[in-house]
Amino acid sequence: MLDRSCIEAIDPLLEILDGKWTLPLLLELFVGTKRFGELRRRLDPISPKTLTDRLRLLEEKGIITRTQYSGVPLHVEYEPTERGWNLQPIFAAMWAWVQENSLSDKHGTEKIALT
Amino acid sequence: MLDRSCIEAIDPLLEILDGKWTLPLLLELFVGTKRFGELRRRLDPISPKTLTDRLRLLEEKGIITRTQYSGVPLHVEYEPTERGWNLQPIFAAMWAWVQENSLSDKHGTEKIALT
DNA sequence: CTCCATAGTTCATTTTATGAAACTATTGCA
DNA sequence: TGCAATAGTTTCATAAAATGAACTATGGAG
Repeated sequence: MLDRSCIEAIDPLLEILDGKWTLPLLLELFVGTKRFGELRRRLDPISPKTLTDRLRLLEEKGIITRTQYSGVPLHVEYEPTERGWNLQPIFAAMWAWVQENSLSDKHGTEKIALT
Repeated sequence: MLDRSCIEAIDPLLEILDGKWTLPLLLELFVGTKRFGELRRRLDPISPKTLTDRLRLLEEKGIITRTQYSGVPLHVEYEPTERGWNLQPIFAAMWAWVQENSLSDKHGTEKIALT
């Protein structure tokens, strides 16, 4: 169960997942290892700056690896680490929620309790 | 399993969970129904404006309810709806990840593949 | 008809995130 | 030597989000 101790504890995770493109980016890498240019095309219209910002952060946090291949033309591949793959259940839970709860975009039904 | 179709699908959920204080706020409400002032104290140093912004958004998205009690002094209680409670597995998955993966803040180990 | 307590709102400002455009770096081949 | 292809970086402008301080609203007790 969830209790108060979770509230501060999940902070490091929020730092990792924060930012406009982070979740779609991670989903792309869960689908399969990808190169910089491919990510850029798939996440269009992301800017290269934002993409590198995200990739660097995720790398620093140990969520993905960057592997550089020499050859012509030079290329680089990104893929999740084990820590990264371990995030999958979170995405699966999000996906499940969307499936079951997202169809109707309910609007707030305000209650007024009479005492 | 996760596939490409998830990537756009989770967008409505990201709109709900976005924002600096949203996740801690929801965790507070999962722990128990709370009043405005209590949330404000627990989430200190959140500003009252940010707090109302979040509460209004979550209410509009059908994640929490606002119940106003007349009496002296007037007070208001916030609690998760069923849709809101259904988010718990997501938090549980986050919590589990933190437990198992967050202890060491690994730094990026860059690979260079020689071909 | 004023005061207290709760729950906000308003608005100016600061901070942070995102974006667009142009530029750099690396490599091998022609 | 110079070009093509990949993968970035840099700089600057803009947009979005968060903050802080002061103010408003409500309602009953006294």
